[in-house]
Amino acid sequence: MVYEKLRDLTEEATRKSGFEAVNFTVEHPANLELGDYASNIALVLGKKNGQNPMDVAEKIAEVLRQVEDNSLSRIEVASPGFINFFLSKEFFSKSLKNILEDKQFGKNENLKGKKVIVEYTDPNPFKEFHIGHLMSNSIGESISRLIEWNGAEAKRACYQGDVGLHVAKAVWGAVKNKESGIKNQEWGKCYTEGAKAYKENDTAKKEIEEINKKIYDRSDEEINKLYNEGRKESLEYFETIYKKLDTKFDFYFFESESGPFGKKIVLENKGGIFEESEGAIIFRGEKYDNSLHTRVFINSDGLPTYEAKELGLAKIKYEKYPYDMSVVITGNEVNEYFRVLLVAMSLVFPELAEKTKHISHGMLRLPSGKMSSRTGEVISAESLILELKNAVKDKFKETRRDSDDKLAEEVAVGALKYSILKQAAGKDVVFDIGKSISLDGDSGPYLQYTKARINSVLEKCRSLGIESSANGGQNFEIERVVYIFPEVVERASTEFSPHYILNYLVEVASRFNAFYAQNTIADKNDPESPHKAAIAQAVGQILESGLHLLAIPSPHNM
RNA sequence: GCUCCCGUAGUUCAACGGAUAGAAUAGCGGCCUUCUAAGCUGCGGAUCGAGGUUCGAUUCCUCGCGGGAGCGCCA
Repeated sequence: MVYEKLRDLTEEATRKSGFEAVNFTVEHPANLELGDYASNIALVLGKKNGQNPMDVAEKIAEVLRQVEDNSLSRIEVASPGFINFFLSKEFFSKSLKNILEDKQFGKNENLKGKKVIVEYTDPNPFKEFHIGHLMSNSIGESISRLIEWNGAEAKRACYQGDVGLHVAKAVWGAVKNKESGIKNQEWGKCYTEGAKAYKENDTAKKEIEEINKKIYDRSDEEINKLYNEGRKESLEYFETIYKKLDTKFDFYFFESESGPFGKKIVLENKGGIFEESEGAIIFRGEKYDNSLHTRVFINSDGLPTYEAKELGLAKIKYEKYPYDMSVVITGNEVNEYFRVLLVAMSLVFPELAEKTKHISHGMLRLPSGKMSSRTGEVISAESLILELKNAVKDKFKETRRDSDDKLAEEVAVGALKYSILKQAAGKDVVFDIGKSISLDGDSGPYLQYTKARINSVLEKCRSLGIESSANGGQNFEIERVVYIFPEVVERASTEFSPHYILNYLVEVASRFNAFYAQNTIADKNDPESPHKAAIAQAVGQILESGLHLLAIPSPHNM
């Protein structure tokens, strides 16, 4: 990439000017008027040697100006000591050509040969697939795709709690319903009833704990039957949502599997890493780090907790797929458990702990009042998507466009994912349906719309017989942004941050829309028309690739 | 009380120790006989407070204040 070349040139010029080697950066200035790239090397050197950075910059820039390279048009020095590089028309033409020739422009091979497993979504059978799972899914799917675009093989994994107290609560609710003659009760509702009873009623609490044990040892025929039905039903339902979200998992892991295995591992390490206390088996996090807590790994009933299961899971994953990196995406409410877990894991399976990367996300909140839906109950992913879809349909009617169900859903999913991915993961997302589909500004539909517009203009070019050509007589501002895409892909992947892609796409789209407003692209009498068509094509390609990396649908027209 | 995360325009978000802190929304204008006006374009408004490190701090450190999550048998 260009910036690598600029780094090398700067380094060499610095040496030739008689300065020592230091750490420095070559980055895009915040404002493109200042240059396409800027280096802070003179600031670093000036500080180190007590010299005026402007003088240092001038000296280095003087040497750089001697370099014959047709990528560069000019080099400037600016206060307080930046060296600014301006790229040439030749460079922009060449990169435009590159983009048109490479349908996967932006992809790199930094992680070539690496195996990465990404775990996300993790809904629990018997419980609702709620909007929190949407967050995990959107982020996880995008991170998986980013990793693939960095050359690695990414396997998607979904880990599901098919045993545990929450299941017992749901099964308890189902048993009660059956006893009172209610049929076909939804599992989500059974769970809600069970959870309520568990909190409020001591008898129910004991019954649920009893059921929990029975689920683990599968000792009760009646319970087994209910359990099997519920599990199957939930899992099939989840698949219908994955389809809408364009996710396909390679592996499914279950707590019924990681539980016993995790328990075994903990017991094997009892006495050393884990110790017995009050009938449970615990890990004393404080022993290793003051900010950690003691965590229970096996409870006093002999059942493995989240932590033990997770420990077992790391190993199970590795046996199934010997990974170089394991990315685990969860809500940030488990952050501290995960920290403790990683310390415990570093003692039991040091090589796995080292390969594990935990990414957490905040909650998806709805602005109060608007759609906070029946008193505090969780909102299901399905109902949110449906609501969005209806809002999109209304919007289509308003603007008198044709729409079908599929298109409305693509726009709805795009709006939703955009809202989730637009900010750095970790913080809560405030999701406003109206804003997300308003399209007055940055939104999923804005990107989709821009892409659809490009599709349309390119069709017009084709019908007029205008062929894209990267050779043009002039330069357009938009060209100073399109070549950057690979850098963004690289950064987003190494930092596990899809929002870099999203922010970049908005910038490209907005610049393109300005370009589109100022220029007629398809014009037989304009000698620049092929060049403009090439720009539209390149931007279209970047939007297409970028939307793919975000797993946002890209409708052909809208 | 302890631990972790967070505090940026009215609101929702950006800013990899650097240049004039960017967008979008919301408000008021302008632009469709011409490729999709769900677009473009013009005009205000912000770094929670106090110190410190640095040539340079929204960013790093300390202390306040405010918000969120968690604090031994749920996940």
